[in-house]
Amino acid sequence: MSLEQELLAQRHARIREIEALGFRAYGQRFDFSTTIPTILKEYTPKSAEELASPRVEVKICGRIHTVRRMGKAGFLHLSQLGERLQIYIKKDDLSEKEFALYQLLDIGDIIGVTGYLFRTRTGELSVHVQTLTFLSKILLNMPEKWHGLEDVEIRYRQRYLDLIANPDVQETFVTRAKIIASLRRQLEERNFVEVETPMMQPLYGGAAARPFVTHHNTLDIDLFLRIAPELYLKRLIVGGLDRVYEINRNFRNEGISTHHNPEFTMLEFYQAYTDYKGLMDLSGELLCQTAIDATGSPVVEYDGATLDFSNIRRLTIREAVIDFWPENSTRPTMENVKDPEWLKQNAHKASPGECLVEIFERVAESKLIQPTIIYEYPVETSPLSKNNLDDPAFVDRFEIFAAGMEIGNAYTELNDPQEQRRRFEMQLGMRERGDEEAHQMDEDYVRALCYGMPPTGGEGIGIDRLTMLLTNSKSIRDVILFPLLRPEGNIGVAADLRALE
RNA sequence: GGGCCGGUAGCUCAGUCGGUAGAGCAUUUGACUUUUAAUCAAAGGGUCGCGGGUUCGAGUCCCGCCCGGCUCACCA
Repeated sequence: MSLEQELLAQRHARIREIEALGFRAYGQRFDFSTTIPTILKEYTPKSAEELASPRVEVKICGRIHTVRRMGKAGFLHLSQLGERLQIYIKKDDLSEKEFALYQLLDIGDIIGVTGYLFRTRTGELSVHVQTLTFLSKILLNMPEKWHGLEDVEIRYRQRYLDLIANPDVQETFVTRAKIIASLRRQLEERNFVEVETPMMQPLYGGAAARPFVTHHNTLDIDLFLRIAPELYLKRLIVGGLDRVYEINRNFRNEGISTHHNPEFTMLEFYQAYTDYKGLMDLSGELLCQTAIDATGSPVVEYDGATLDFSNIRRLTIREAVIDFWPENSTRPTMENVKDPEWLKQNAHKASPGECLVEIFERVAESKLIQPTIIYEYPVETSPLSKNNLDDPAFVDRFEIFAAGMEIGNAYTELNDPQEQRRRFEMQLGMRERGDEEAHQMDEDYVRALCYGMPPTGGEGIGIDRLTMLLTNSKSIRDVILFPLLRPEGNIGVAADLRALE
């Protein structure tokens, strides 16, 4: 029998002992009077004397994190919502059954206590326990109390254990929730309507990516998990929902990295009667306020850099290429970066526009640490954006970068159905030449445009990446509760439990 | 997919030149009524990721595979 099985058997047997004392191993409702974080916040500043009179009575619950037993007394740390509070148990102050229960407690058990606040000789805020009850039994072993759980594979696979053992993790996901709530609130304040559009789509579009395929049995059709909600959201703009947004998952059948998870969360919003310049201003306001709501400040530390979301720089893609050109070679001029010949000499793509983007990604992207808006993209890589009035080879589009990552993408939406048809056909051509990520023709979308779409600005913001920036997380897996991993195979716990019955 | 790194007790980690598998925490037993990485005394606990190979002998060397991390490519 392995150690884990022995321990399981031992603790399973303890269930009977707990029940013999008149408690339930898997208890019922517990009406606590306050939470551990609230107590810590409210009473940490109070002195021992202030706590002594009048006494502060509390009824709390939580998971046992540490136990220090000293014969007829003991100290335990309970954890709740990522924070820890010490409780003090003394034989004289409990019933016989409660003290017997205390002696059976394992690290990881969930209990409820009543008692009063005091400070120990060493000054730690603690609860002097007067009654004790049992709420839930742990059967497996907790991770090490000092180092916590560090094995990243276990942290991602068993996120519940990560959340129990590493308090910072709870904080990260609470911040993620604040980010989403902040964006929702800000958009609502600006009269945007939240909508939900199909995730299972017969035609996929709105981005350059390979999709996941699934199948509907009754209709007997293949469907694609959406790579973007864009084309549906713009149909709604045609329909007169002038300001819409959606926060939900996109699915792209591509590689996994510290910046990519196959399913990821995007905010997309569309605003009629504005353009990409209007969205630049809006983006700045949204990001700045979100940083404040999530972290308390528009200025955040990320991986050794200081990012200031209250002051977003704006550069054209050409300016960025010139600006970030490597020090050790001849810096190009504006004439160079406009010259198709020069572009082809410095990249390997078919068209000058694609070359420019390739060069930009090579020389500038990873250096865009400060939040920066890059604008004026070539038409070839932007099949849904409106042409620039002065230069039809370019479109009115920008992307937002920070910490070397793209976190947003926006443009003035193409609303001319004739031009949209030509763009789709251009994409079909790329597709025939082997580009699996090129768009398909979406004729219903073209038909929608034929009814007239108002001039519109649209934008997507990657929520996972934004969360990385605002929680100082180096990997996207640290801001996704259950990132995609290969299945782990047989776990064996069911068999172990069966053996105990 | 390529390159590099890792997988040893439940957790965090050692393991020398190829020669009996180690520590701390956790667990069990005992002592201890303000401790705090509690302390003290004792005990139990291993599919060294999996499968081959070399060898008298493999955690250690070689080959293949599995899982993970970083990185490059691709992408947001």
